[in-house]
Amino acid sequence: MLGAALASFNSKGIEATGIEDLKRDSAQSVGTIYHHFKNKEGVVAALFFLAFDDQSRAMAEGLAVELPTRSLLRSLVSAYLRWTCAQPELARFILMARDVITQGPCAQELAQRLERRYGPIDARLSEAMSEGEIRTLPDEIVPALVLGPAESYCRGWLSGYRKPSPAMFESEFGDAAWHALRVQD
Amino acid sequence: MLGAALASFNSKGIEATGIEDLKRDSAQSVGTIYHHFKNKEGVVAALFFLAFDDQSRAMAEGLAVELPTRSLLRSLVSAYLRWTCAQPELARFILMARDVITQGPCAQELAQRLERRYGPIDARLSEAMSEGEIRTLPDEIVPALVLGPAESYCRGWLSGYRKPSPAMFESEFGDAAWHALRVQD
Amino acid sequence: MLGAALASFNSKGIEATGIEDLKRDSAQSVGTIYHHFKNKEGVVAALFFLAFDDQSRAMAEGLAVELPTRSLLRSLVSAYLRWTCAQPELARFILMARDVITQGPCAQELAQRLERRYGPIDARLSEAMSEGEIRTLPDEIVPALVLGPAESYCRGWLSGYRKPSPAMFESEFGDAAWHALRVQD
Amino acid sequence: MLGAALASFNSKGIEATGIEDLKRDSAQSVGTIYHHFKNKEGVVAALFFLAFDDQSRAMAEGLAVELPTRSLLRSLVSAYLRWTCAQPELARFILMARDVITQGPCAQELAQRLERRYGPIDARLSEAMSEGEIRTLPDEIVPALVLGPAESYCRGWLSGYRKPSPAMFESEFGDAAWHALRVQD
DNA sequence: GATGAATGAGCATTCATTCAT
DNA sequence: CATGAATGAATGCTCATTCAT
Repeated sequence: MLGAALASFNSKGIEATGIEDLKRDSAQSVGTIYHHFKNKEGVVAALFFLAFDDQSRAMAEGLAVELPTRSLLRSLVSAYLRWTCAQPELARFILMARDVITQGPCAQELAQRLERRYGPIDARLSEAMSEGEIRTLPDEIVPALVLGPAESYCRGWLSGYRKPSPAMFESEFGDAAWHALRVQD
Repeated sequence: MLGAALASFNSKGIEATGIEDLKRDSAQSVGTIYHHFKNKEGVVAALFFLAFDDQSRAMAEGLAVELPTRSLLRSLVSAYLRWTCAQPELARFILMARDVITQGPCAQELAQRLERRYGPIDARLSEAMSEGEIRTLPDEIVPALVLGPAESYCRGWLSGYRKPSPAMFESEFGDAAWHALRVQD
Repeated sequence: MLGAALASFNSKGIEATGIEDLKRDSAQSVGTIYHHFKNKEGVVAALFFLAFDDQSRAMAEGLAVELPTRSLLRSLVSAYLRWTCAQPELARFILMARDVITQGPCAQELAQRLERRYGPIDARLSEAMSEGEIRTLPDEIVPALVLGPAESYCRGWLSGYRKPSPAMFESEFGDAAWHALRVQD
Repeated sequence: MLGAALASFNSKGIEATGIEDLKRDSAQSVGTIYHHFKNKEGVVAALFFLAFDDQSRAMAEGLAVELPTRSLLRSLVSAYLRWTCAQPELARFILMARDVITQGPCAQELAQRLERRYGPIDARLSEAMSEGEIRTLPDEIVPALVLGPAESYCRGWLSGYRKPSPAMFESEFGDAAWHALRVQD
């Protein structure tokens, strides 16, 4: 069911996708959709958290806080890029739906899961910062420095504006994250 | 008129804003709106290009290709951050409307204006790259490396998720752009 | 338009009458109905106050506070019975819709019009009471004593349960009102 | 179960109360409700006749045809007023549901029970009429003359429009019934 | 007997757009 | 040029009822 919804949402947009579309594509009756998801918004939320959790799992995999900082950053960025390439539909949907979720009734749920995903990494980087391994920077901007470029490129790729696969630039975006944080000479 | 539309679009979303809202907020008759803009989409497009052009102007201001590369990058990033702080409503709208424009009939128009904005800068950086002043990197990812972090942070700020003003980190995001491109030791 | 709505509401019930019915019977488009009445509830309210005002007008006609009390009561009851016979559809609708109106957003509107209709009569009867012309009775129950029997019979007639026209009992119900209030020996 | 249904029907209206509400409030499964009552209408009917029969029992209690006419009338009216005060929820529901029942498949059932309730009283009053103890009046209007005022006041009280308890006016409404029928000088 | 997931016709309402004045 | 009443297809959603377990 959610697979069919994903296709519709991505191709026509969330607002432009009607219950009629979801019904047709999933071969379920309207009543059943409402029975399980309560709402069109409920379908969006279920799909969003499915995608989000899959992304979280992919980013957590093989990411050990014991790694040297540079490796940690490269792994993180690589995981983000690879998952985006592996699940472009889910990635596209996350980008589309984030605002809707943020302004809807599941905003807190998302906040919790973001914390669970990024909390340990943020802590690890804070530590590295206080040990002088990386530059002293405001906590608020670290995530943007680390994933901003990869995110920005993926956005372009997912929208069709950029052709080369994000996975081709694992090294470049990984290094960018490192150079943005490392103590420069 | 467009000012009123901007407020509505930003607070309720583009799809959720009806002609009725535009009519009420702008104190114009439905007929007049259609007379001037042809469409609801026409209102969106007019507002988008207004915002886009203002952003372009701000980013072009004081940006000379003769500047040394580092200064150029810092100026560019600063201009982006400052304009975002100066025109948060327009910035928010650009983020909201970009997809709509990209998929609508004005997609080419936008492509042209993007080229006009970034063409000279891209050329300048290409040159610096071939002269060995900055690293050799695929052209496609350079914009993401330069503006990605700033963009990412601004997105968070505009959505209310980040509190500190982007303008506070001009130096940090400017340096990040430079460190991402410079030849490292 | 309201005439067609009246027929539908009365024959199928207010809840059971759909916009579709109103549209068909009035040969207006859905949009036009909503343009003029805002709501299905708006149609009900418009029709209710039309009926209510017509009833008020009929009951006010020829009712002078200068009349002797007995004549006043007989006139009042007669007017009520005659109007019910003259406008059975409106009368039926008032009975159906009163609850809906009372619990809806026009409740105050109705309260005002009730006051305007019955205020002078209540005052006149209060005066008669203090002058000893009629019995001393709590103000709250006077309306029920005066119009209760007529109302009760009309209800039965309008629902089809009673056959003889209410107008046949003008004298009986008028006298009942008088005997309920007059000082008994 | 019916208690829970009563609360829902009274507070939200019969049409506006869904099976879902009944299920929630009675902690029964949808299937069970349908098993016991066949229908939503079945629930309404069961509740209506429960209420109606309770009202009948209360009105029959202590009402002997041997009583002098005036006492009979006063007893009848008092019983009606007292029961309304004792069971306001049931009283409210009877008022709401009567139309639905009258137009539904249990209409005959109701007609029978009305006959059983009022038949003996009507006969007794007919007799008194033919004996010249009370005025000669058409049979059709007698019930309205006897219970109309009490009914009218109770309607106002149950809807919240009148505050003082109907039981406070037993004497007044009882006398009104008597004065409406008695032979006047 | 009890359950509750499944059904899908039906509903009130919205909304971008048109066009006669 | 300006107006706003008119349009009607489309939408999200509800709900009484069924039926396989």
